[in-house]
Amino acid sequence: MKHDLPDFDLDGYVPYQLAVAASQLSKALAVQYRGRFGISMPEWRVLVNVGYSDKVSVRDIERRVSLEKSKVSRAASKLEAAGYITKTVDDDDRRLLKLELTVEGAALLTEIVPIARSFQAKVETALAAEFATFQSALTTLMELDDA
Amino acid sequence: MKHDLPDFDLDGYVPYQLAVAASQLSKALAVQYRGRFGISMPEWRVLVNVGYSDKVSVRDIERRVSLEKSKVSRAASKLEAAGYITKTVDDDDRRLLKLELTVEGAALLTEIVPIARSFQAKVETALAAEFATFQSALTTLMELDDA
DNA sequence: ACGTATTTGTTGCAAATGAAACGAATATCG
DNA sequence: CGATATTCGTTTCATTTGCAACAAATACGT
Repeated sequence: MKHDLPDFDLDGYVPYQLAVAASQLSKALAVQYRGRFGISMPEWRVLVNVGYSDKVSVRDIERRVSLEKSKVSRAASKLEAAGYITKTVDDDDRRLLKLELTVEGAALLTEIVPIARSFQAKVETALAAEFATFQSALTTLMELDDA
Repeated sequence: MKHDLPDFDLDGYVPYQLAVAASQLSKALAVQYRGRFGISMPEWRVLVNVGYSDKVSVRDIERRVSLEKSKVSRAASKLEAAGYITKTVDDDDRRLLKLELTVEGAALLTEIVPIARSFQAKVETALAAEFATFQSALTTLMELDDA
């Protein structure tokens, strides 16, 4: 039976395009991070945040990287177990955890960051003139919170 | 202890930006789809594919929507159980499944598609002149397969 | 100050996920 | 034709995920 449906262009549908693009990039990088350094994507995100922010709590990361707090918590625990970061109770507010890089964590970041940077450079080269507009559009989309 | 790390701009890092934007849009839409129609994102994707392609097998959808075949299989089973699609063995190649809309499935799509279209319209309006470049950039990124 | 409300991080649990194993069907090659 | 390889879809299993419940700490209101 043939059905009579409203027109719809799935290939041009932005939520779908975004999902595919994001999952492809993320998967490709996850393979590298896991294979060469044994860390997962959430761990990588947390590690970067700890490395490049001054005082970081689980909540700070949750907000900044839009990662569920349980995910942040578990990633942080694994990173701590692996010796890459330390967790200390914040003396000013003892609900907060201070996450800090260990020497090993800093060494790991120093190894990984160049990979991320070179990937970013590849993206910029591929997009060339479109790059700035692309980023601006992404920013616009993220502020489009209501569906 | 202060560590000496290479420069890195997390906020401008494309894989991260994409992941956040995609998950935000997808989450907002998932709430609607689930709340109003009781279907999940993978189910919605499969449903659209079945509705807007001629002859669809699990494999076709897997390739077209870049959804794991186990995900497609499970989504299809749920859609079948809910009465939205039928699964029939393809007579030409009996390994293949023919997925087809039922009348109820067509009715559901007819309800949902306008929502998707209006969201797409909202995106186009928000991006305005940037829209074409944005889509072109996304396409470029998806072809950037190696990391 | 005291009782209540809120915030923070962890954890328990059910559901979702991805990878691999599998049976059935077809394709390929000798 | 026969044997092996490949493809397709499902299912199994271990892991990951997200949500809600929770304890501990702090903020708030009266």
